[in-house]
Amino acid sequence: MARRPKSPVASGDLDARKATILQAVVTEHVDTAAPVGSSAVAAATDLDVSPATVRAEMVALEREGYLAQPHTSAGRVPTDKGYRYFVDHLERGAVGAAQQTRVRDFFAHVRGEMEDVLEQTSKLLSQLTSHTSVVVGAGHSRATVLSAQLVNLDAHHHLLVTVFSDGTVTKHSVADAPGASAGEVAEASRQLNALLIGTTLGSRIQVPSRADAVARLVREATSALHEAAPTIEGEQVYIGGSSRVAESFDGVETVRAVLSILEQELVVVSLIEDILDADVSVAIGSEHGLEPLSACAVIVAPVTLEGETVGALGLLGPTRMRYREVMATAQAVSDELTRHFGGEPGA
Amino acid sequence: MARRPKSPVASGDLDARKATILQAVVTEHVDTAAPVGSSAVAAATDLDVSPATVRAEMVALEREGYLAQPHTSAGRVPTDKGYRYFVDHLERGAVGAAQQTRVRDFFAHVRGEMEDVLEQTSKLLSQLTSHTSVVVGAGHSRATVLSAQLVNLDAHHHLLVTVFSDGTVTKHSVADAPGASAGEVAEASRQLNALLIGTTLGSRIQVPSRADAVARLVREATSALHEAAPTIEGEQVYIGGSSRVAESFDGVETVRAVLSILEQELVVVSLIEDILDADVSVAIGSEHGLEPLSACAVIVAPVTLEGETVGALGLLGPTRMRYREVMATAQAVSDELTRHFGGEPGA
DNA sequence: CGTTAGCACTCAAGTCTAGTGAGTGCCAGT
DNA sequence: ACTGGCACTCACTAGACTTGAGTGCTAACG
Repeated sequence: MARRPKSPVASGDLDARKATILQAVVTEHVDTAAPVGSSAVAAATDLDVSPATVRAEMVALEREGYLAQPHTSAGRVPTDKGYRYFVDHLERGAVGAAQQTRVRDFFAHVRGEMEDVLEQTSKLLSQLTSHTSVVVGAGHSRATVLSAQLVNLDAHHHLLVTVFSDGTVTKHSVADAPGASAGEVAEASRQLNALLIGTTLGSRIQVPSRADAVARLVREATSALHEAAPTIEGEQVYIGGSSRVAESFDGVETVRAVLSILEQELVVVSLIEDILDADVSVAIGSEHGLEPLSACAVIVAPVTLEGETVGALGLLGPTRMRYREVMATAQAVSDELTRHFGGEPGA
Repeated sequence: MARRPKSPVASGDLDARKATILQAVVTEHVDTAAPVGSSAVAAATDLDVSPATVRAEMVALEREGYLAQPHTSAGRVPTDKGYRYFVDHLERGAVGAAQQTRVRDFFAHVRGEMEDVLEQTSKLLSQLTSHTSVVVGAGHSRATVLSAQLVNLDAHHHLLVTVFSDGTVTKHSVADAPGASAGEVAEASRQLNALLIGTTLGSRIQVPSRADAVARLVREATSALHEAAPTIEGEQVYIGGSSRVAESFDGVETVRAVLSILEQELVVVSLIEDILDADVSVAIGSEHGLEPLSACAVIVAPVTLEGETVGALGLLGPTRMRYREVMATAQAVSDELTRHFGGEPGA
């Protein structure tokens, strides 16, 4: 369960009635997108109190920062803090039966490599929730080389194909101006394989310093591999349903800003990881430091493989979001994804 | 140069004055985003005629379908047909010096595999033009296998790594429940390599029907490869600057529709290819059949390698677009990209 | 004492009314 | 063929007014 990262004022719990009222405001506002007034709250709850009483409570809730008023004569709207309280005191609901079967179906039929599965999953998530989804696959910084092979493309070009222990495969072009013979390429391939097996991208390799064609190829290939290391080590990101952003926010400028953030993979990855690190499953409004996303809430869930976090999935929508449903969906997909990889890793 | 695909009414050329006026309307409207009136046109051109005369001509242009009036007492706006005429009679301008050096700089410094280059290029394009860009890399249906290798991941999982003549590399998981010995895997790898080299994804392979572990692995691996063939053969798509969509259109619904199209890679690919096939470099409004994109113009340019089209780049913006500049940029990048791959293929 | 009914107050949003001005179409005169 | 003149159209804006949802306050009530 998510923890709230410190709260300046009267952090503790609200009394039961205030809590009920806050909850009603959130629920109602999520439904209607409009400020909600005291009488609506009175009608929606089973408190059996008059709007006037509700009003008094709402004044208190506003004073404490859970609610805000767009203008004097309007109803009230939850603040980020209000949503935070709502989310923290949300009893985890189960996902609907229809969704449940849809998720199971998906994972029963999905085929292909992990990359494909993650991409498909991000599409599934955005379809299920009507929000933009982000799926992050972990980086391979700790993966070791299982196999390295130099393949001849044409007279002057070769390809170093490297397979890592986590199932990733990379390729790197190696240009070879003088042009080595087929035998020399084969020999270089053998040496590379011997040299690289068991190493990680970070480790420094002792390359031959001889001047012959084979040694030259080996040097070229290893340097190509290590030059590209930062890129390879990085996480993969799959974003699904970016068009949902346009539905979620009315201001064109907000839409642009959010889309612009989504284009920056590095930012997205660190956003998701920050939230994950904080052991929080939801970041609301300005809780994550990204100013352009201050109108957004991000829900994350980890994907684990053999107890280790190998990725994460995230859902990005407006703060005015159906937290219960979306969190349940995120949880369900995360569970199934974990099971999917745990049950038949690499398949 | 682009050809106009049939035009119902008086297709031929407009007389010089009408053409000048149409051009002025387009230019002005692209600048101001507002309907342009007769006096603005009179001022903008060097025709030295009164607004009244311009008005008469504009009535004619409207009758012939080149201009439209949002409402009676407003100026005029170009129709798709108007833009089409404008584009068809545009003398190809050169790209500005600043852009030119920026493009050259980019290609001088860009590193990595073709996939990376294409992705970077799509970002470059969207930065240069402030529009959304699409870069399509050709499929590999005709590529032949250069090398196939079975790598052991763990006791029950192997990876078939295949290198194709066009430099693509694919991987496919092979599950192996009984678990073959290291020697058997190595033997299967040898057989696969012999079996697959020189074949294309389409070709049918004669697989061994024996029941031993090696034959079983070979069968599993080849079927995994061929099962995934349709996906592999497909084109890669790289989209850059999708946030620009939010700037280009004011209607939220339009933005959503366009983004939604961009999410469907297959649709995007066939859109670009249709335009390319028609030997047209620009599709305006409803010229391409995609209804949700009727407010868009798409500019395409081919990327060739040794005389063969290996990809394409596209720019997507509102019909109210700076055609001259954007087309010049597309041309420049296309040229440089072609040169880049031609000069040092695969690098 | 908490709760409530009553009431005056506020203010966004909708409706109506001109008034303004950019732009048009037409026509008669050059 | 062009142009100046002119009546006309109509989106847009501003101001005045109304409406109504919702408030905060207070006095009365159980």
